[in-house]
Amino acid sequence: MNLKELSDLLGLSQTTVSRALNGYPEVRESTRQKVMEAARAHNYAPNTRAKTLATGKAMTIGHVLPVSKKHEMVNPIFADFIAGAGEIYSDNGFDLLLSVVDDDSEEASYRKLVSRGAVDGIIVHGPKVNDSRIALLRELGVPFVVHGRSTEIEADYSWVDVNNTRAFQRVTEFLLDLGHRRIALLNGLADMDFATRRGAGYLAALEARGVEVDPALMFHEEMTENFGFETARQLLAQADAPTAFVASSIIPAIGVRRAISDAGLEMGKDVSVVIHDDALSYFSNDGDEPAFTAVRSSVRQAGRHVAQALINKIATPGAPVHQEMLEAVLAVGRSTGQAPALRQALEQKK
Amino acid sequence: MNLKELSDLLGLSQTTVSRALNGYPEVRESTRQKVMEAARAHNYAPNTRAKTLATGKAMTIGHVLPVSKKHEMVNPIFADFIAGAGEIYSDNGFDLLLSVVDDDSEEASYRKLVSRGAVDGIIVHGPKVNDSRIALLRELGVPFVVHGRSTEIEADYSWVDVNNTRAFQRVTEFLLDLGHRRIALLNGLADMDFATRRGAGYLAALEARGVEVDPALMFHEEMTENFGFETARQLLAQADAPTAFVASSIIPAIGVRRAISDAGLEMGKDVSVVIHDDALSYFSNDGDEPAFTAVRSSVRQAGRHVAQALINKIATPGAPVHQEMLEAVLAVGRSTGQAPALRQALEQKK
DNA sequence: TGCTATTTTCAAAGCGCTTTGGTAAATTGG
DNA sequence: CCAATTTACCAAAGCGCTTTGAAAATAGCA
Repeated sequence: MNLKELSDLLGLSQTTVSRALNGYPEVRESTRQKVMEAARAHNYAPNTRAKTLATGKAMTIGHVLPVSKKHEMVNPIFADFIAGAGEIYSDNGFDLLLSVVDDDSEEASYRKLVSRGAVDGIIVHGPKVNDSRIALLRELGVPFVVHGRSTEIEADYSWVDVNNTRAFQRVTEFLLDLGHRRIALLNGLADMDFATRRGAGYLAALEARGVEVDPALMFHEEMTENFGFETARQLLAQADAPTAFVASSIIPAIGVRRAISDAGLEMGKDVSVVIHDDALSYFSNDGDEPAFTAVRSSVRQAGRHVAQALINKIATPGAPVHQEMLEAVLAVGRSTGQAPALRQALEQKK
Repeated sequence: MNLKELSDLLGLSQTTVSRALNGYPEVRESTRQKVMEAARAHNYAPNTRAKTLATGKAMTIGHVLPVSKKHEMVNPIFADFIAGAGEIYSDNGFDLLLSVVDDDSEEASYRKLVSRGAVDGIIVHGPKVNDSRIALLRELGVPFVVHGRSTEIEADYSWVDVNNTRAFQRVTEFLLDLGHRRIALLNGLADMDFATRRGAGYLAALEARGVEVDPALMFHEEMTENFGFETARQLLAQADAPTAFVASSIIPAIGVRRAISDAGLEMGKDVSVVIHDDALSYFSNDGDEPAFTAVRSSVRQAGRHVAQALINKIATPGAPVHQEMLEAVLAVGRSTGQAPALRQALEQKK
């Protein structure tokens, strides 16, 4: 069923039917009713491609999911983020175009998305420290919002980010307060912007307390369970093993927990672990007593915010950039406790 | 830059330029070269919406991601599946339209996707035992492929599924061979088709060996880490605790592992665990000695197969249905061992 | 060279919608 | 009651592309 058929059926012109359906005022209320009813009865919905051609708006947001064919990693936070963003799109009549590209052709992919007129706006995932995509999208003149930031990029652009530096400074301070001095950091890949900021927060906390930084305790890797496991396993076997771990995601932390119990130790007593918790739905870490002490910031919520910001930007092109900082909440769970040395000292004192 | 501008620039008609770009034979090779070059130089790409309107093909595949606003669950296998499917789409010039919908308006969402002409085909995720979407899509006359099957649906339709029954029968037999008799099953939600089949495999193995089935050992839940943890924690505290667990995904199995070590037990010795491993990228469970004994079937690979099947279906509408069964590979890891009783008996004998 | 066959190019129609620039009918006001 | 508005509707153009049917240019052959 298309417009012509529907309007023939009603004995009206296409103009009138179109206006009735799109809520224009120059149509009698009684005819609008008739039109609406007929549309519903015949399951009519305007052809998206024709509509967007006519209006010049794609009503579509592009997401590019870079996937390396080599290590085949696809970030698990992506699904939750998309779920959040998708809610907003649905509410606003936007479609979500997902482009899965080999990670070395990502730039070409953005270019094509825009020149094809396939999208009205783009969301940038996982910005690097110095991310070339920002300049690219700016050059292409397409509205975009970054989930995260890119440290070395001076230009004003829209972003929604969590305060990674502050979050990691807080959890590190939390561990220091518990008497921990040797604290390992299991961070994301070194070129990722969020990882840099988290590393900076960690360092800031140590330096503020005058605790010596041991580069041998800082790791940058893809945040897999196995990374957490292997790293912790090796560290715990050393004579000067760390007494605490800071993990950039719950996934490596699960690996750390495995290494701890494999070593015959107890998490929260012998070894403490704090994490950044993206609140992934299948790994809920909340409630009265979360398994992990964490700075929590829902990635799904971030998805909602980013999507809304982009839609606003598309609606009012002249508006100033949207820059929004989300604060992570520190929630204490069962994975942390006093450093063994401190505990011993206190017990002796009794 | 659009077709008209490009052809004016070249002093050619739109027809010729269009044909040159689309590889039609009725254009001189030298002009084709010129056209191609100009297109590249000016970063021209045909407007998707205009092109698809003219051709009548959307060149887009629809995925519907149902997300309950209540429990906010978004299946982590989705990202890996999409990554696999997306590769195929990219290679074939298809776009991927992702529709995030509240789970009670899923049917309306499919309807609209089709009547809007937004997609050429649809992929069905997570089929239920008796899934109404199959009849719906059939009625709508849109090509579709199901990832999984729907037991109670008689009609012929295209699907790609893993042999869940066989996989779970095998792992259960594997545990039985090791002497386990009380084996807990941590399955997905009861209305999910895959969960039913896995349950059937588990039961078939027990019955074939004449082992009594204890309904108190069978669980149907959303497959979260916490489900695995809580269930195992409670079971292990009982007098007649199971000596082995079969988990429908690595995620609850991680919870089971946590409960085991919290109980002061050792996985692979005191308690055995086998899983269905979807080979999620951030939870690699392979190598010489995987953490978990598993029946493995890459969901990303499944995504590729489903996508390819759908594209073929779209290309040749008359073709017979595509029904493809993927076999899961049993790989023995460190999470399984002889049942304690059997081990004791053997040791005594020495 | 002249005529047909073939290759190469083009103008125009059409995909299904929105929107502009009307006109006829209904309503208002003096 | 008739001119001036306002209301309710419509025909046609246009969005950027593909594709049909025809024309122009070139090649082939006697």
